[in-house]
Amino acid sequence: MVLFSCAGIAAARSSMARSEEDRHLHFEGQTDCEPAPLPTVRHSSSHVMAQAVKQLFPDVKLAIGPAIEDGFYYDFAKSEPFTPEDLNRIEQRMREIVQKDLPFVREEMPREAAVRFFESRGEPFKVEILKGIDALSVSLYRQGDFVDLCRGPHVPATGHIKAFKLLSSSGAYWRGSEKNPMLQRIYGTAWLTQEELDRHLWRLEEAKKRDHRKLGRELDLFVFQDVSPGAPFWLPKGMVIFRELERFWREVHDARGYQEISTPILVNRRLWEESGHWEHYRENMFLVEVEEQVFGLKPMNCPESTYVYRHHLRSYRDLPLRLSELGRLHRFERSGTLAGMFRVRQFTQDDAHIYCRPDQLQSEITGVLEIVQLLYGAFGFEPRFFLSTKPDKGMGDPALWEQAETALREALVKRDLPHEVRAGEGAFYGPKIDVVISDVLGRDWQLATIQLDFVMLPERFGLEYIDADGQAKRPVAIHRAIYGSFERFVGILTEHFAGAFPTWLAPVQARVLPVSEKIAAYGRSVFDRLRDAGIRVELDDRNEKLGYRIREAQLQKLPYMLIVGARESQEGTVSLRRRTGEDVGAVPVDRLCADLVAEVASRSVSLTVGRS
RNA sequence: GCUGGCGUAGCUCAGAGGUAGAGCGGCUGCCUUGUAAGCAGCGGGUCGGGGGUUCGAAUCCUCUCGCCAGCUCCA
Repeated sequence: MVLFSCAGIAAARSSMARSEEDRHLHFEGQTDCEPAPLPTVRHSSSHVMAQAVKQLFPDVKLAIGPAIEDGFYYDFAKSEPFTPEDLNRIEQRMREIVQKDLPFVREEMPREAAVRFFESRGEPFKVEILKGIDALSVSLYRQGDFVDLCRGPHVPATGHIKAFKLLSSSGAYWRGSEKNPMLQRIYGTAWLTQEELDRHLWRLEEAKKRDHRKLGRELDLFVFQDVSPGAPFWLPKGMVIFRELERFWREVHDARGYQEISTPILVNRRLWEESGHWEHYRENMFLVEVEEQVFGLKPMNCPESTYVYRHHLRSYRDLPLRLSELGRLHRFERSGTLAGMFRVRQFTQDDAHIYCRPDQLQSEITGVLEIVQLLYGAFGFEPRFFLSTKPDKGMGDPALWEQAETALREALVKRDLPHEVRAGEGAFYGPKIDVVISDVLGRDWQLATIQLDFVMLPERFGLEYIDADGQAKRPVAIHRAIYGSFERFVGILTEHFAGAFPTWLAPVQARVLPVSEKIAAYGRSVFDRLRDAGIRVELDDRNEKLGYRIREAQLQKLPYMLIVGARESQEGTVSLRRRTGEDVGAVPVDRLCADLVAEVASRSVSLTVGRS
């Protein structure tokens, strides 16, 4: 159940991956995989893999093997995990099976017969699946000596599998429940052509290179320490990025009537009881006992923002009230779920709660969408929008739901934003818009959410305003976050840009490199000029060869290197080198300064200095 | 939390019962530097932590903490 979904930070999950697994696990739909070429090849690859495994390890039991996003897996019951050498052997055997071009043959048999068949073959998981379904007749697919319970479809023969590779193995629970025995899962990837496979493998390789945990350490942005798992230590350079994001965010919000607040991190249990977190969310909260009172570290900002709302008696004239808060939150996440900046226990949410009248909803949503486009545009992200509507369990006045969903839809239309509807996927307290972006490697990230709330804050905390008719009325609350969390967002940006941040975000924007000590004075004067202009500039006048210092600046991915020697010192120029390796040549210091300032002010994603 | 893997110098890693190693980084000196690594020398470690086995433990056993992959979870 989705509760208190105050701008959740969960990664977007592929709906396809979900359904392909569910088809197998729960016999949903008519087939075991999407009957399109790519899922079919992947599904067939998983059968070939199972065949290879059965040949090499006759004692393993078969569980399930669906196609998933980018590939396939198969789960086996086996006492020992598969080793990397095992995977090599299995992959080799798969290639032999492909070589033989064995046809996939479909057979039908009564369910009861199938139960006996799989019992006789010693496949308890297949039997369990068969006993759980109510079909009279089921289908099997056979290729060579291998046969599996399966609804297909499959490629005509194993020779149609052209481009695949096994990737990894690990434990996975039978039917996805930690109460069930653990199986051994092997993941593979399969594509229609070798080119697509190569490209996918390149992407995996590239993602590894861009890992923000590695880059964060190498570029001195942030580190994790044993003493506080799931909570980053922001280093000076990482903090520059954090502060620039904050600055940008505040600029945008200040200009749009938001009022920033800051509420306590440590709050008495009474508040959490009032908000319902104590009942529904306690196991994810860090609790502290002092003087016989229990306090909780806030996992969300929303309850406390209502205290700010209630500080005054509100008039309809006060609305909308837009209260923003960069709140530091703590959520207890199970140890095995932490993952760098992507899944943390402490993070800073760029939160805001808008309290408004129902008739103001559309314009408020429109305003939030504008902010989303503005903030994401700066990074070159193209947001996609998902509108989630009333679920069966939705609470509150149906007319209000209707009005709110219309407001959300019209706000999207008004800003000319195409969107996908996720019917019935809204929270019980209101409909929402989720925003997803794709990074440069094509990975999807859910960042912003805009959630309407008729129930949680307004009802539980008894929020009111006095309307024009003198009557007390209930406002609607809008929960929204744009970056989601600074931690996760910086992690995403780090991988998206591979550490080569746009100049406005770069911890060091330029470095002056005097060719030798003879040029030290001029180097310092250039450095001073830029620093006075507000540029984050460094002077590297160490007693090292130019090539050595360039290499270091290059590895640190500094946008600009400013090389100065006798020539430049005479002409009042610098020799400009970009981190891309381009040698731009001599640029007068005046122009350099003006261009740099302009590039930073415009928050350009590309390096523009010296292009004019 | 579960399954498996891994914790050795700031970083990347070698060492697998017998006196803790390398490369890079750091420091010092020489060189006086022109677009991705000049040369030499010197420091640097309770081998994640606790307990055990052993004459002797980085190495074997055990507990624990953390990290990685996947599962589960993600309000």
